[in-house]
Amino acid sequence: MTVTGSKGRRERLRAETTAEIKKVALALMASGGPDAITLRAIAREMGMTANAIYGYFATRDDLVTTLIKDVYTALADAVDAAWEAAPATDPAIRITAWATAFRTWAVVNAQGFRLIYGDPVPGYHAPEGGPAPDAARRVCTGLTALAAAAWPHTQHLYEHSAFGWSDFDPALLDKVRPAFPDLPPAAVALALRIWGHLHGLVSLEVYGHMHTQTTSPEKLFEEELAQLVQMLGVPRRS
Amino acid sequence: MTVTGSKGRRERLRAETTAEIKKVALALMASGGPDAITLRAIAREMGMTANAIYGYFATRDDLVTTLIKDVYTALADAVDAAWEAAPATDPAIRITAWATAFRTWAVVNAQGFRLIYGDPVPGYHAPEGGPAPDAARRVCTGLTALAAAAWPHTQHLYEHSAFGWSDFDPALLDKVRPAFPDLPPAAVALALRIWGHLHGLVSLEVYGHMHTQTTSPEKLFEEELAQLVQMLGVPRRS
DNA sequence: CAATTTACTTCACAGCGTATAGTTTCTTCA
DNA sequence: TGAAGAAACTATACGCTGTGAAGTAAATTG
Repeated sequence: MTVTGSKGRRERLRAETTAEIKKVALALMASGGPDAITLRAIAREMGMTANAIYGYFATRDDLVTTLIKDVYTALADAVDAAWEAAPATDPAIRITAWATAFRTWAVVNAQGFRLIYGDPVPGYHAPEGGPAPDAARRVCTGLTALAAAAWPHTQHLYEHSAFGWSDFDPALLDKVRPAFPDLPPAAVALALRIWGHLHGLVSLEVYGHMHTQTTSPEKLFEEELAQLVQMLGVPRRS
Repeated sequence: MTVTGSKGRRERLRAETTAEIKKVALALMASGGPDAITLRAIAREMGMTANAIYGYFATRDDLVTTLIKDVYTALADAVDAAWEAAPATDPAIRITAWATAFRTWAVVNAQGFRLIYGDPVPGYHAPEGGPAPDAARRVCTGLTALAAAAWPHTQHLYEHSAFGWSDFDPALLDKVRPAFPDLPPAAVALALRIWGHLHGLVSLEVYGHMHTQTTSPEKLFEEELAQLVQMLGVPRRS
């Protein structure tokens, strides 16, 4: 045991270098997009050679995968925090807060959004099960919380839903069902559909496709939220 | 005038080579994704050197831009055709047909969808106004037709809409307003929102994010359509 | 203090887009 | 018909990328 930590000096330096690599990579991404994440550029920035990075990440794709996981986790943290900060007694406000946090994060961290949801980087292929299934499922669980909050008011619309538990990934259900024991499959389907709605508007905006059509994507998103709350039938201003 | 065409042999060969470059590029894309579109690979496939392509396209980005335009036009053709083929008297069927054609095209031409809506290719930057604004606006116009068909049944939901004509791109309005003179701004906003809904679900599916959560994205999309028609309030089975 | 592990550099190779210069082939006009 | 000119294409080269193999210097360990 030392004052600087329990592990030896070597491991501490190693952890610091690893952190710096990621930090520099994210900075490059922020300024030049995911494409700008190159080993040589990172090394240049750090005053090293590109091959030195191989001591910390087995391959460039490994680094990118780690970055995706980190960035995705940051997104999940942001929306979770917004959800928790809103009053649990008012589903409409909570849902609006979650979705607004989602879009705000995406607009502020546009390159991070592209890293997570687009083709991250030339030639990158995600490892089995996606790069950040945990973070993705955290987001989905958050969405299910959203659907769960609205479910008492909206379930009457889905009495003829064709969904069963077998339609969903077991790993997702492992997280979702214990958290919301009374929720039927139709509610999870609703959560995924809401995800689609929000993701679509935001990704069109982030990738610049909305900008060609409308000058106020934010207003569009706000109307979307108003409609969402209305469609879900949750009471407003409770 | 010759039997093979009005332009000289030279121009005909030139057009054929141009077409072959695009064909090979699309084939490479279909098998290896947008990243596989490299001048050297195309040239290899054609038995030429990479530099020969510079006689037909000033730069690789020029080629990619042309491909985006072509592919986007194919998408616009597909959804337009589905719309026209459905009975004009039944908005519900027409809307469903349009959206189904959209998803089907995207799933079948997944790499084309990524080319259009993702970061197409390493380092690619779209020229001013986007690469295929025409095709994009054709799709938006199609969406507006969708909203227009539903408008009589759904306008009561948007009486307090905050949208004005200034919220939209003039080039879009030039196409949309003459075609649907009685439509208010709120209907165009609705069209863009529907675009977002469909685009989100489809792009999550195409990029493999849905697959981590549900085994039946198609069922999800079908429920989305059913809900869309219901939300719009258009009569079913008229 | 010697042996080993770790961190890093150097060199190399293949792939990419693309600029420049040179070559071959076709078209056109006197 | 033959010379001039344009068009199509190749060859070479440069800088960028990821990454493998080999070598070096410093820190850690016995």
